[in-house]
Parts: sequence; C-alpha cells; structure tokens
Amino acid sequence: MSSPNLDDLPAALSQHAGYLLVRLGKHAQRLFSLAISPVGLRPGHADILLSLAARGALAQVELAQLLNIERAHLVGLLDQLEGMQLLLRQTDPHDRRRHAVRLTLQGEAVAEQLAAIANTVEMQVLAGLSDAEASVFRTLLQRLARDADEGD
Amino acid sequence: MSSPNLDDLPAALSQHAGYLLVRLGKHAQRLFSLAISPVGLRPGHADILLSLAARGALAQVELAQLLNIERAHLVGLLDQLEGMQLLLRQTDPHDRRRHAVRLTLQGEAVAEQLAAIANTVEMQVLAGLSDAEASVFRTLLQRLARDADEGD
DNA sequence: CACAATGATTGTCAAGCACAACGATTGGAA
DNA sequence: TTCCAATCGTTGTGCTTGACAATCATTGTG
Repeated sequence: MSSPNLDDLPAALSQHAGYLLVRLGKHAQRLFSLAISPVGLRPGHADILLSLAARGALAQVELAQLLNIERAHLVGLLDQLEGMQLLLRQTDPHDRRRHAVRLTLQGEAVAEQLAAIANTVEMQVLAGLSDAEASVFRTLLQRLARDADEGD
Repeated sequence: MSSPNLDDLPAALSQHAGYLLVRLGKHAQRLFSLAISPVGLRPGHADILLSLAARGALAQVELAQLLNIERAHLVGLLDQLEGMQLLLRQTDPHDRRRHAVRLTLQGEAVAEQLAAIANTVEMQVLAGLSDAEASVFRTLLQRLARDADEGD
C-alpha cells in the first residue's frame, strides 16, 4: 500500500507550479545534500566551490550576489572551507576592503568531485523525463530563474 | 547596472535542473510567504488549511503524509491554527489514538482567502511563460513530483 | 578634510527539517 | 486472555537557512 500523496493533494496545491517548485526544490536539495555528505560538505559549500572553479577568483560580494545568498551567511561557509584548505582569502591590493577568494589545488580537485556528484543527482532528479522533455524543462526553469532575478 | 547573476553562473549550476529547482523553490516560497503574511500565517499553515478545505477531516498522520512533512512538525502548526480558532482536533471514536482535524467556519473562510492569494502568486511566478508553456511546465513538475513520492 | 558608501565581519532571531524518545492506544500472536 | 509489536500524537533537541541590525576598516567624492 504505497502512499500516493500527490494524487490526493487538493488542486489548490498540486495544480500550482509554485507549490510544486517548493516541494521539488526541497527534494532536490535533500538528494544533493545526501550525495555530498560523504565529502563532508553541504550544498552551500558546493555552490561556492563550483562557482570558483568556473569563474576563478571572486570577491565575497560578487559570490554572494551570484549565488543569491547573504554576505553574512557567506562568511561562515568560507571560514569552514578555508579551514579545510579548499580555498583562501587574499586582500585585494587595489581595494583593501575586498577579499578575493580563490580555490587551492585541493579545492579544485574537490570541485571536480562535486561536479560529478551533481551530474549524478541531476540524472536522478530528471529520471522520469525523456531527453527532449528534460531539455524543455531546463529551458523553462532558466527563463523563470532569469525573471526572478530581474523582476521582483 | 542590474545584476545578471544567472548569466554569470557557472554551467555546473545554471545548467542543472536540480540547482534551479532549489533556487526557484526558495523564490516561490518567499513570494508566497510575503503574500500571506498580512493574514498572520506562514506557508506551512496555508498548506494545512488548503488541504483540509479540499479534503474535509483528516487524521494528523494523513495530513503529514499528504504534505510530505514530519508528524512532529505538524503538531506546532496545528496548535497555532487551533489557537486562532481556524480548526479543531477531535479524537476519533473508532481509534482513540487518532485526532481528526477539521476546519471551523472561520477556517474555511480563511482558506478561501489563501486560495485567492495562491492564485495571485502563481501568476506572478509564471509571469514569464505563455499559457501553453505554463501548461507544459506544470505537467512536467507534476510528473517529477509523482516520481519523487514513489521512488527514492 | 569631512562624510557617505562599500565590503567583510559579528551577532541575534526565527523558521525548517531531521531524529530520538515517550505515553496512550490498538491489533495481532501466543 | 495475555503479551508484544506497531501506530499516533506529542515533546525535546540539534542543525541548517535566512533575514536584519550593527560594527570596523577602507574607499572615494564633495
């Protein structure tokens, strides 16, 4: 006797993309969090490492803006990653208020691991869709994410 | 000088539906939370009221399963809603372990308000999509939500 | 030079989620 | 019938996030 919750959900919830986005977002977060836990990191850490791996050095403000998180929250995450020797903070000589954050060699290695794990989770999340559907789905998500950044 | 974060995001993140789902889920949650705050309720409360409005009386286990939240978490939310006279708990005479939860008349009225607000937020979230695109998007979300429930 | 703005940091508060454990109750097995 | 495992609601605890305010150092502008 499985538990077909979704089918029993009132239309006021299950018919709304907003509700489903929240629900699936938490689901994806949980899967990813579980998948990277053996590495000793949480999703927030992973986002940082992947961003730095692709973009090189970034100031903390830029990182926070990129990932859509609070500057204040970033500090703790960076402290931990720096403690693990995965990245380092350097004061920007041109503007000594800014701390340029960059990966160490270990950090780059871990970022590669994380990228591989992210791909696995991605397949897991989209397992129910065909390649064509997944493509459409990603396109729509990106459009909405863009709107969310600009609008509101 | 707007801040086009998304365009600058590394492909390792912006190309993954998983990451976008998390990000948009939080966005939708924030919008909805803000929209219902004048009513004095949070998203968790709203989900409960909307479910009861559509399904009638439910035991707490059923409610928790339906909404995919912890039984333990549900208790506090119900306490608050009961304190606001929006619902009441009755011991099920056939199984005195179960508490049947049902809306009061006030609760039904508030549920209607919430449904209207949810519709507004829904339009806000999907503003960037055409009707046809929104329809496709919802269908795919529902498929994925169903998979998430069963699988894993 | 004075002063507003910026970047990093610290601290606090509340919301969520996950787990473990408990008392009351039920239903099935011995 | 008695015993025992399972179920339901509840309580408590800890961790992760997010939102804000305040502080300090630094920058750049009037």
